Amino acid sequence: MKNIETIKKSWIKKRAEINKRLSEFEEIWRSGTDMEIFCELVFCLFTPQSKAKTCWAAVNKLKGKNLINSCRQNETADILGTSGVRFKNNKTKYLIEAKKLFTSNGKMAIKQKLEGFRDVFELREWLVENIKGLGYKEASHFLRNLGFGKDITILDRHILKNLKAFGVIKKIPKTITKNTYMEIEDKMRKFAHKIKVPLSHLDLIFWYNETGEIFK
DNA sequence: CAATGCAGGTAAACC
DNA sequence: TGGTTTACCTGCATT
Repeated sequence: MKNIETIKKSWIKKRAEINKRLSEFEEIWRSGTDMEIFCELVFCLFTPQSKAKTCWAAVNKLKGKNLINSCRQNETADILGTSGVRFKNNKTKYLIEAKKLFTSNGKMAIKQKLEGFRDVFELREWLVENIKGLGYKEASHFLRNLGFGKDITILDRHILKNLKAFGVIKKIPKTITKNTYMEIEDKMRKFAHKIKVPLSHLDLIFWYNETGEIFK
């Protein structure tokens, strides 16, 4: 089992950078346009099994060709394919469906729809239930990228690997259902509390440990 | 060089 | 009913 002191050390070293990154996330929700916020969602729909940077580049390419708005299926899928985003056909469908969900009177109105929830947990439930292509992990990722990551975690394979290495969980489950997600998230929350590192920071520290940088 | 593993998973089919 | 397997899909590194 790894020593938790190593976490504290990298936290102290990375703390300022993490705070800066977290406030950048908050800024997107605070002053981003509906289209910018929707693009964060599109990014999260793209990332499963694909590189984050590749996906963000693909989002920008679509934006540049006005394909987020116009949603021409074949053209969009082609761009995902040539960009290196996996599962281009499914992900294009997810994008088009999500756009429909958040469009009212012909206008993208995602911010308004997301505002009406009591807390981040209810909002996440709603996202998972209503957005095809978004499970708990990517729903949490989306919320984190809008600055709502204070009480939730993004349980990807890197985080799970770290949780196991630090003895927070015994083993990495094969499949993660809603219940197992909640259980592991709760264990990680308690662990963060125990070592006195904010949950949102712990998430980024684990991610940083694995990849060497903080991207999205 | 061919085979295999792996990339910030999720939906749907399958027992 | 609910956990498990498979389809989605491809480039790139490793063996």
